[in-house]
Amino acid sequence: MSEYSVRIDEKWQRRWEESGLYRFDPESVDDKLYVLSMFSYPSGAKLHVGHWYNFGLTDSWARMKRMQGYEVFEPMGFDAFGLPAENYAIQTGIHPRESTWANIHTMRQQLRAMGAMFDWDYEVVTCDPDYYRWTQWLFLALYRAGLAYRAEAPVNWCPDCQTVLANEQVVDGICERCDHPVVHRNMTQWFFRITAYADRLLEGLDSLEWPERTKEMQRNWIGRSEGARIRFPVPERDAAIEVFTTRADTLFGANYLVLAPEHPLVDSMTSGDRRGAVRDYVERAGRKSEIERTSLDREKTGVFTGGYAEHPLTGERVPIWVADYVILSYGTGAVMAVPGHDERDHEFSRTHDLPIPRVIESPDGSPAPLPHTEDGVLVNSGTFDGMDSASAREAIAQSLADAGLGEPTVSYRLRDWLVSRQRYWGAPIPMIHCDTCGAVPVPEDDLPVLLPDEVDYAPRGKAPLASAPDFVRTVCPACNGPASRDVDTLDTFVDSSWYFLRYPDNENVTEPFDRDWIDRMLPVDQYVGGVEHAVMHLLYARFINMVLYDLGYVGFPEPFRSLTHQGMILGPDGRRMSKSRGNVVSPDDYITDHGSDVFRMYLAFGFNYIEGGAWEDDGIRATARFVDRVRRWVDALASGDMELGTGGDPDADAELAFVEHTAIKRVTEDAEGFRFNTCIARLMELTNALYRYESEVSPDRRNADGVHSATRTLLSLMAPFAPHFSEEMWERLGWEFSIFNHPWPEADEDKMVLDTVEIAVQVNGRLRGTVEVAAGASEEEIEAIARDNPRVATYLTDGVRRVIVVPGKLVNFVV
RNA sequence: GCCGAGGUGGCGGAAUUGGUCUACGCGUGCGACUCAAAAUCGUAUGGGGCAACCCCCCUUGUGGGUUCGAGUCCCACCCUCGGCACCA
Repeated sequence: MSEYSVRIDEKWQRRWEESGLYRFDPESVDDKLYVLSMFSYPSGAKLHVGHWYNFGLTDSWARMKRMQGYEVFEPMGFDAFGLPAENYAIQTGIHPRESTWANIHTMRQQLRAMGAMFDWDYEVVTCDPDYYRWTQWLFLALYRAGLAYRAEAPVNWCPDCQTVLANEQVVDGICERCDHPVVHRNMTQWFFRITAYADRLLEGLDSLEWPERTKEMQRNWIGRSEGARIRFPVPERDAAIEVFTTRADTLFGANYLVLAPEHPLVDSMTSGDRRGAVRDYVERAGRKSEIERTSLDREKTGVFTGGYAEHPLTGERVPIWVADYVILSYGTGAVMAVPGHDERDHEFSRTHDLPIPRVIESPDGSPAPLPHTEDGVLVNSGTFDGMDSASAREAIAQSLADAGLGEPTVSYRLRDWLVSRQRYWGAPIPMIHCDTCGAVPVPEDDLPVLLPDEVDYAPRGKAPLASAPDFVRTVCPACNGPASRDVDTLDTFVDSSWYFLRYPDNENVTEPFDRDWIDRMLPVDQYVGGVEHAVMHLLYARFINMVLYDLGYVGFPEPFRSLTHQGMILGPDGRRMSKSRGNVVSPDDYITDHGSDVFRMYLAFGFNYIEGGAWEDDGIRATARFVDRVRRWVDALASGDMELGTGGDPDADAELAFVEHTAIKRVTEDAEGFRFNTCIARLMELTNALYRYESEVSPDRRNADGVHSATRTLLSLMAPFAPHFSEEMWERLGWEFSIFNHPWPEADEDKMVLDTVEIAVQVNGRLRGTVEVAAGASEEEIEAIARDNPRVATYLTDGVRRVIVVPGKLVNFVV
């Protein structure tokens, strides 16, 4: 009979579609299992290996779950707004809407050819007005809750993309999208108040079944640190400079203050004679790019303002400096400099010849060299001398609080989420600007604010929508006066921060989703996607979900119960695949040659799923060989070429059953934990066992029931990884459609016990032989048999001091 | 610098709570089938020693330790990858 090929793929894809096999049944919602792969951007290129690795193997996981009786919900959609379509439009003149929908169309076809269980009835496309209407609704919900606000702030501007970026999209001062350096600009922009959720986003992590490293990344990103706010009065200006510190215990060593160049008090602290120098410095700092300002190895620059503050505890005069090693957006934008116990302040003081007092000694009383940044014992700190750092932090905070000059506080690295973008291909921000009423939300009934087609989307540093007068011109919903629409569009991460809520109720036209229904369908039971979204998408989505929870729209605070990251498949050269390197592996060629199941199965077999690795052509050939080996077996069985009797060779039968049931147990466990490579290894072992049985047992003694059972098990266990192939083999054996409607096999523990087991015999922990003993043998019996082993016996002539027996495993003689 | 993950054959990768290191596969050697090759099947395969073996020694990044027994636990160090980083 014919070999497995892409024609068989097509045959079964048709059957599945015609029979509606994978259609989600809402009636069975009580058994639902929501399995989600991160949806992708519809690029013009074909599906790449990464898509297959993510979607294909997540689908395999879901298929096993289906066979185990779950009503699997496995939707797919497209994160369709975004820059690539727009950049493509700028180059070619083809409208983003046109190219995007064309790409979606081809990508759907390719995803179908993958043979996954996606239920397209629940598809979601973020650039569809039926979807972004609710993205805009979400914006308004946050606005009403006081969680969306407009503010002027220094923001990250990418000169190449001609738009602002969220902090998360700037990596080491470089635009995450286009690799160009990012600069700072002062702009009025929309923000989501994610910082208000910092603590809850942190605490929520503990309850999640997520990879520890991902949780750790989010913790790092949120960057919580406990400390104190301390105010240094400036009597001459009738003001105070507030600093944030985690080291209140070093307060007596603070002998100057440093303001960030953009700090609002810089001007008023500056004395007349210093004005020119300060202004100069601030201006130069403002022109520096993000990378220049954050590079660690450059010399610490700064300038004295001429102003002085008062030390809150000693009353001493403390000079005020401006330096760009202090960042406006963290803490209070000002620090107390403690050159004796902080490396940065130390360096700054040395550069500018400032005194470096010691206020902390090592716990043993020895004066460790400065800067000494560890905790220790206080000295030169007035009444606090002799206290250890930890108690001093509390005591000093208390006396500051008594004086009204400070209080304990918590600072976060996390900043509010900047959501405006000066680009075209995104959801318009549903706000209207009125000269009399200010910023006014678009009434919900007027949603969606449609993205106009006729727009000059060439980037010119301002929002493309500003070039569409019919779009901009409108009336104020509050006063009916003339007004203009907000011309920015939303960060595409807003689109993807709630799509998983829309899937189960994607056709709802009256609300984004029905609360009761969504509470039954979510949280997502298993989410799978790349680790590159660890902060950004996964943090934003948690935030949005938590906000909706607080506002009563959903009944669960966390959207993704369990999360797995697939690794990355690298080119054959072990480097990241890229067109410029010419090391891109295109799935299509392999699928044409071998069929989609061989491709999927190689991805399962060749790598540790979590780690990924380099592509190897030999690996896919090996997988094709294995699949054909199974095919030959099935064909021999189906055609009657293989003679079978009614039994028995008890040993061979038991051995075959042993392999069969061990395979069931281990494939079930390993697939559950995304250890697909060992699953395939077990399938190969079972296949090897079948062939061995055939070659070792004479035809009249072969047990037909045992062979059929093992074959049936093999195909069932293989089905999640090779769905088309397994259906085909199942059919050839005359078994009922569909293999996926048959239950997942269950391991019989009784069959996983052999009559005899091999025991390792060690002498002083070194392996000196193995012996066969009956499975239930007692410790004494095992020891006796081990002693009888001639090779072992030669080591025992000097007498045995101790014997350790681990039943079923080993014997160790200590001599 | 801080935090996290990891270092196992020629290669991809396996190893329950400490219990026969290297499953499964690739590659390679030998053999079968064939006129021959491919495909397929069988068989061997961690490294070294020995004329040879059912023999001995060594081996999970390095060095110590705990234990009858360590890839696994402890200490110190080296290297790789990822995250954070002038964050006060």
